[in-house]
Amino acid sequence: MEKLKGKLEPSKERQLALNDAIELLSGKWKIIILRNLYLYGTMRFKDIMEVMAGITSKVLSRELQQLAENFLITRTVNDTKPITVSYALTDHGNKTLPVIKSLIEFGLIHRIKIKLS
Amino acid sequence: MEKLKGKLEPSKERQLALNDAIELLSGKWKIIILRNLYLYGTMRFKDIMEVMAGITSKVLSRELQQLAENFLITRTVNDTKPITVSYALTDHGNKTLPVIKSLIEFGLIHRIKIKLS
DNA sequence: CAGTATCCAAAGGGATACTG
DNA sequence: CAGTATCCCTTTGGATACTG
Repeated sequence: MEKLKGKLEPSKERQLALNDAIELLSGKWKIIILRNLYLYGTMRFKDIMEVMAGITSKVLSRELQQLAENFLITRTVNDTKPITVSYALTDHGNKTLPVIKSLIEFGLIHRIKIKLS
Repeated sequence: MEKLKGKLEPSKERQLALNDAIELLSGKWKIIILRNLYLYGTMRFKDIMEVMAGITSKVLSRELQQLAENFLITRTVNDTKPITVSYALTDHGNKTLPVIKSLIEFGLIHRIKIKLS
């Protein structure tokens, strides 16, 4: 076990931050939802369902609630008939963008790596 | 549902890349293991156990195997007595660094946000 | 020291049906 | 349309004990 690399000392706060970010964002769907809201802007429940192949309404509903509880997205009930509900990224939610981008970049590299092996 | 934002069209390949990255890295422990290997360099099994409060040897063993299967880390058996085993990031594993950094940055922001709310 | 074996609990995720 | 309710399966994670 070698010495620590200069400026990257593992402060307690950074460790907690990483744990929190992982707890909040990990799982199969949350990052994908955030990305779609980033790409398409405000979306209705059914729009998200359509663009996310494979998710069920139960799971989508739960994931959206968790994202809203953590201030990453807003939920707006529209006074239409029938009633519709819109979701959009908050300013805070937009701050997950670097995470999404770096995951895509790594995924692209990884897929090439896998193909070559 | 608004129009797509200019250069960020969701190509099939980028979508698959994101899915793969999520599948590979999500969960409570993998990112933390990678970060510790980045911070400390080569580490033995027991070093990782010590630095990762809460993980059991069974879970650590499984996570290390999965990371090695995906070429992110190497596993080296040392000819000592008793035998020891060392783990280290590969070049490929180092490419997860932007993901780790962006997660920490977001986590720091998120913790402030939570405190204020 | 570096794991495995066993057992168990909780969370994540999915299929299907139903409701205001 | 935007969810809930129910049921069920798999994965993840943890406790404890054991082994070469």
